[in-house]
Amino acid sequence: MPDNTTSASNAAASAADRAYAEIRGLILAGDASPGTPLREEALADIVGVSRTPVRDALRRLEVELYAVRTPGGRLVVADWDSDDVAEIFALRAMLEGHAAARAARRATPAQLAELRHCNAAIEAAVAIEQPDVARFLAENRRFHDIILSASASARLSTMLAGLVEQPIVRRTATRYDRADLARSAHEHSQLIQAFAAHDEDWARAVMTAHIRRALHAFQDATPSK
Amino acid sequence: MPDNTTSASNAAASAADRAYAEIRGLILAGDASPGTPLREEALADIVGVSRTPVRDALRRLEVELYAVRTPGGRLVVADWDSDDVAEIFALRAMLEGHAAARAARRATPAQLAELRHCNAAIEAAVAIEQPDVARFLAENRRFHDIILSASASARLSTMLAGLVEQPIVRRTATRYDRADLARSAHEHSQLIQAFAAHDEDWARAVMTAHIRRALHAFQDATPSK
DNA sequence: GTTGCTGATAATGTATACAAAACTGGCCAT
DNA sequence: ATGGCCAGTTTTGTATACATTATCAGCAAC
Repeated sequence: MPDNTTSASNAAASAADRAYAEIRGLILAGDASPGTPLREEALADIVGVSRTPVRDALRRLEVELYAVRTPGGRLVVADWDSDDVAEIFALRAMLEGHAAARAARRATPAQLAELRHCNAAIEAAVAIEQPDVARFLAENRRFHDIILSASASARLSTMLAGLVEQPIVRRTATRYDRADLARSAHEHSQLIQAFAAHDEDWARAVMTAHIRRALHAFQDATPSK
Repeated sequence: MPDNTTSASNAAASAADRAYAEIRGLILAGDASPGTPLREEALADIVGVSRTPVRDALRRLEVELYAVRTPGGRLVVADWDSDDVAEIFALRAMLEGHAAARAARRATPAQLAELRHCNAAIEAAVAIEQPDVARFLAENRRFHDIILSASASARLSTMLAGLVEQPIVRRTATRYDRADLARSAHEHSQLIQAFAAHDEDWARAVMTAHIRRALHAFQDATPSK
C-alpha cells in the first residue's frame, strides 16, 4: 500500500496527528463511507492510541467538514455530493483569488524566484511523453503554498487548509491530458507575471480562472454522483 | 432555544462551551492582553473545570485565531493589528457576499418574511430618540444568521462563525450615530428586495457594500492602533 | 562578557477511570 | 397494530494521573 495520499504517515508526528492522518485516510479512501459513525473507542483501537488524541483528530475533521455531528452529538462521515464539491471550488476560487491579490502586492523577489523554479519543475513534469502526475501534484501544491505564504494572512491559510483537498485535486489532475496539464503550467506562469507586475486584479482574475477551470475538469471527470 | 453564543456563561451549556465562552471573554475584554500565555491549568482553575474541556476550548480559539501557537507549542493570546481587522472584514465581505448570492437563489417566502420581520425590529430599535443598541445588535445578528441559513452551505456557516466578531460589530455599532444605524437598516431592506427578486448579483453587491461600510465605520471609530 | 551546556521546572501530550447523556430494544396501554 | 415509556447498553463528556517535551536559570569554558 504505497498510499497515504498527502503528507505521509509520519511516525515521528504526535499521536493526535497520526490519528488525524489515519482517520482522514479512512474517509478519503472510502473505507468509511458517508454516514458511517465515527466512534472514538473503535478508532482509538485502529490507530493504536487512546481516545484523547482521537477526539482531537475528530474535532479537526469536524471543522473541516469531513465529519458532521448528528443532533445527539455523534459524529458520522460527511456526505459530499456534487453541490458540496462545487461549493468547495467556489470558495477556493474566492479565497485563493484573494490570496493571489495579496501576494501580488507583497511578493518578494525571492518568492518570485521560488515560484518560477517551482513552475519550471511542473513544466518539466508534464513536458515528457508520459507526464509525471505525482510530481505535478507535489509541485502544484508547493506552488499554491508559496502563494499562500506570500499572501501573509494566517487566516487565509487556516481557512484554505480545510478546503484544498488534495484527493479532489488528484482526481482532477489524473483526468487531465497532457494539454490540460500544460495549460495549468501556463496559467501558473501568467500568475507569476501578475505577481511580478504587482497587479492585484490580474493575479486575482488568473487565479479565479485557474480554479474554476479545475472545477469543470473535475465535473467532466466524474459521472454525476 | 436562545442560542447565545456570544454573551456570557450559559450555565446550562457543556463545560467545554462555558470554557470557550469564558476564555474568549477574557481575551475580548482585554483581561488577557496580546502575548499573554494561555496555560491550560490556570484557565481550568479560573473556569472551574478540568483541563480537558479547556483544551477543547483552546483548540477552537486557535482555529479562530484568537490564540496563536508559539514554535514550542504553547498558546498565547493573538495580537490583532489594524491589518488583521481589515483582513477579517475583507474575508467577511467576500464570504457573506457569497452567502447573500446563494440566499438570493434559494430564499423561501417564509425566510423572506422572517427577514422582513427581523428588519422591522431593527428599524424600531433605531427609530427612537436613544437607539436601543443592544436590541439592534441582537436583531442584526439574527438577520445575518437567517441569510446564512438561507444560503444552505454548512461550509460557509462554519467559516463565518469564526469571522463574525460580535465584539467588533459591537465596537462599531456603539460608535454609529442614529443616522448610521438607520442606513444599516436601509441596506438590509435593499438586501431583502434583492432576495425577493432572486437577483444574486444584486444581493452580493449590497452585502459587500454593507460590510465594507462597517469596516470604515470601525476604522473611523478606532484611533489607529 | 558571551556562548553553550545541563538539569530543574513547568507546560503540554497522552492514557485511563468515571459521569452523564443518548440510542436501542422490548413491554405495555390504547 | 401503534405509540409511548422505561431500563439496559453504548457512546460521548469530564476529571485526573502519568509521560513527554520545552523553557530557563545557573554555571562552566572560552
